[in-house]
Amino acid sequence: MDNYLPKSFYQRAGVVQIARELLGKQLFTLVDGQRTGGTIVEVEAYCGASDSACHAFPNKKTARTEVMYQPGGIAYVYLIYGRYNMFNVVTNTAGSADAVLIRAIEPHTGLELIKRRRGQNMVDQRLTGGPARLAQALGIELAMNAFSLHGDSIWIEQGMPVATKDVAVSGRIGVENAGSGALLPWRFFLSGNPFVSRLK
DNA sequence: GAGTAGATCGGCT
DNA sequence: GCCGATCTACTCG
Repeated sequence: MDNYLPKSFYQRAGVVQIARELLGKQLFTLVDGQRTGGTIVEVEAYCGASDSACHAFPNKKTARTEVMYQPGGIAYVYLIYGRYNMFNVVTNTAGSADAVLIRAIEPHTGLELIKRRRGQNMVDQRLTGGPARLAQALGIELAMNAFSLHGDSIWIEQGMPVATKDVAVSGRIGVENAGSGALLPWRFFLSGNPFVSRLK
């Protein structure tokens, strides 16, 4: 894949800016020889150093969060509520626990398989809108934790440019009890895109 | 359509 | 033991 986003894209400071730039990029997985993918339309930034909503705050290192401290350009996958997988992109250099949660894609590759994985025939918001649905749609498993985004299982390619006027900003979802960080405007999504989990 | 309870288990206190 | 970066199903209207 020559269209991989380069390591230099991920290994920068400024996870909030990177999150915004991930909108419009193409996320793919290859599982059992089957390729599925779509355009990233909704993301959230998390920063271990300064963000009380982040698993790794305040730069807390545990077996789970250790992945976030590795150099950017790898996957951070974890289980939530005992049943759902979340997919994040690790950013920044070694020692900084920054990551971007991918919350929704607009699917365009391997639609039949995506629909089968989700047990749904309609191609709408409920197919790939929301982090747990997206992970299920692309076959993202806990075993993919710490996988390189420059390998052949899961990767991100360059996409179409996104106009500033099409990017909407809000507080993040599901972190209302996370202290002061709960109000940070670190969620970005494509305004009006039908696959975004919540158009607010 | 809106609102809410329940599922279900690894990580951390 | 408690609780979570969620989703689904089921209720009520």
